[in-house]
Amino acid sequence: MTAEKRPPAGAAVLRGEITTAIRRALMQELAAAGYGRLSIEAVARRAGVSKTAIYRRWSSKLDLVLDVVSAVAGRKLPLLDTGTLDGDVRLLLLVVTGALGHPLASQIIPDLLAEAARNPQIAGTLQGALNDYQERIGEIVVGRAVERGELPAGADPRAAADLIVGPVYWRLAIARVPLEPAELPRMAEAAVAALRVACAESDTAVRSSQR
Amino acid sequence: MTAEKRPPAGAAVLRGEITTAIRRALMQELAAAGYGRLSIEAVARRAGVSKTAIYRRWSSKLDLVLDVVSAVAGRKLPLLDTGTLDGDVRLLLLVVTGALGHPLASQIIPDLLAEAARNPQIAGTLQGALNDYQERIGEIVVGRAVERGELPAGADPRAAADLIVGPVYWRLAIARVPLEPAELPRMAEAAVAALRVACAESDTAVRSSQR
DNA sequence: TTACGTCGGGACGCAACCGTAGCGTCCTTG
DNA sequence: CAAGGACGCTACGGTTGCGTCCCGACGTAA
Repeated sequence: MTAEKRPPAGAAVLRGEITTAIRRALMQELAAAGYGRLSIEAVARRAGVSKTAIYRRWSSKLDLVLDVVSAVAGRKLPLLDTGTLDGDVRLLLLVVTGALGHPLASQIIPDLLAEAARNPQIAGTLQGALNDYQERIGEIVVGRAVERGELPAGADPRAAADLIVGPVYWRLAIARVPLEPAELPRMAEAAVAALRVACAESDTAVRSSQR
Repeated sequence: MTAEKRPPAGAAVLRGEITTAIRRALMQELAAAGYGRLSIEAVARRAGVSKTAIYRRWSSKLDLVLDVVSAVAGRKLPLLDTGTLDGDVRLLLLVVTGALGHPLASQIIPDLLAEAARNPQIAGTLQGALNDYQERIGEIVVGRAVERGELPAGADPRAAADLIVGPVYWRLAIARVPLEPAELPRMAEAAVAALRVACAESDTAVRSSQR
């Protein structure tokens, strides 16, 4: 596994290519072994890099994972305004489907979410991003729809993420049945219908204004 | 953790209480550490039992987990007939909520599902149970509704599990926001609305008869 | 040009765990 | 009442991973 031709040695500066290789190897290793079994040595092996090179950049396994994961999870999703609730939902589903479509992502995300339930550090990073994500969906998608009159005022934004993302996540990350693009419009319409009912009901039902 | 009063020694027969203690300890350990980090020694410690006692019953870690998990996962859910689609869905949500409400379950299930994606043995056991589960939901809940005329004939049973279970699973196992019983009827109605739309659309949409 | 600091390689001590084995104890079974 | 076997305990050799350290080689920045 060690290079046969003399590997180019380093200089007095961290080499970006090596950092990149480590990041990439971490993702692959995370998918293949999971966080529980993740080992720095395996990451180094896969990246074709010495263990020392990793410890020069990050102080521990958790440090490495948190850094890389937060970089990925921190990316805000755009949530363009398509002009209609149905269009917004459809676009959102497309983005989520695309993200969960990557084999690495559909492996890593459930794994880390499970780990987050027992590791406060990961929970802080991941659930934080998840909350942002859900709030954005709620406020923006539902908010716009209310402005347009497509949903009744006082609609509960909390339910939006559950009803929109839940089915797709279950399908792709849990049941692991592929989702064909042709099915997206149907799922979007189903989600919109669910949203309408959930929001209409929110007058009579218990108002849970706790975020 | 070992008993203080002289622990009763064994006889020429496996003692059921010890088997039970191991099973219980396994679940707790699975929740606390995850499958990846699971160690037989930790299970033995937690059960207050010698490692030997475990190896006398199961040949390896995987063997132990598969046995215990399949015993739990193999239980069919009853799916009583309440007479209406809405009632059926509400009951189903109640069962699912109850199951995911247990802290152990909400920890273990996502963990094992993530592990199943990389371990064929676990996948076989768990995804098998999951498929049964989804087929039962689809065939029974949707089937009855079609007979009653609550859903159009030719409704796609495949989508049922996604639309009904997806949101609850997301809410409880991913976002980990508690679900109050008062919210159940709303979620049920939302799911029913989604089902209606999804099924009504199934004429024009691509028919995916591949389960 | 020269010092700095990263590079890979290799080795370190420490810890945890695997699965097996031998022991004396003691209960259940026949 | 005798024998068989499960029990806890202790220990084993082997594997894997951690995080650290030293080394000679080498390229970049002052």
